Amino acid sequence: MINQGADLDRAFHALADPSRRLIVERLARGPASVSELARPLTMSLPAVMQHLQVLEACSLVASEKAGRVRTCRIEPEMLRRVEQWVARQRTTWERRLDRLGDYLAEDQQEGIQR
Amino acid sequence: MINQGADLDRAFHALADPSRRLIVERLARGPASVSELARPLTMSLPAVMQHLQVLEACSLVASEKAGRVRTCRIEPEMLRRVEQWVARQRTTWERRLDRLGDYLAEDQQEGIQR
DNA sequence: AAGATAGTTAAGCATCCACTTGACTGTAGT
DNA sequence: ACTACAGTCAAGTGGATGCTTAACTATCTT
Repeated sequence: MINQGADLDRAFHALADPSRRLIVERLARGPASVSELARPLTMSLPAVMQHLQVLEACSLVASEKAGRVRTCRIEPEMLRRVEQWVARQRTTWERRLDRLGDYLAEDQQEGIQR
Repeated sequence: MINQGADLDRAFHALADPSRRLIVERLARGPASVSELARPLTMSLPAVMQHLQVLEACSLVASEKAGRVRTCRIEPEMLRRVEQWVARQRTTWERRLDRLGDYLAEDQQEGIQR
């Protein structure tokens, strides 16, 4: 529990790369092989492999090899954790704004009543 | 519209750093000065400044200077965009799983009917 | 068995990142 | 005026990142 942030470090970092996000977007539509993932990317196969390793290292993606083809798929749990962290900050902020709004409205009421 | 991904690149990269996430978590609870943000971080003030510049460059944070103190606050729009991208991938994946479940259930039905 | 396909490993390289220290600027309190 | 405070600018450094090419392995196809 102490270092649970390190997972988020890696996940956010993994998603900071447009090629890796493209891979995730593709995998969200269903499993795919390495070369299928590589096709839309303008880089060498080893480079794609390295991106996949980054995505696997932070559990955003999983893969198994059957014969000579490795099939990759989304691992939704980490996606959920990333989403939750972001949502938490946003809602914390928005709830605070609401309270502030209430306070100001109250204040205005008092002003009127005087 | 063409390069809207570059914003996400920067936002995800910004959030990949634990110190920067700590800053965002703090700001979600309300505006704060630079030194207030620096207090829990074990690094020099210029380092904190650089983190803030990263957060401002991708519009996750905004700030104004009044007198000698710069007050920083969350800029929720980019947080929303990050959240939406992640949510989109997750839901795309989950809807696909649902369809797959339906298909399998249907298949089982046919099997029974035969 | 020979060749094509799919992926993997290793090494090297340019660039970027997070941080530091030191010098400096503008504002506030006394 | 003068000292402290809050923040800023600039330059440098060590280590990580994203890519490349070349060589290699394992599996399918004919």
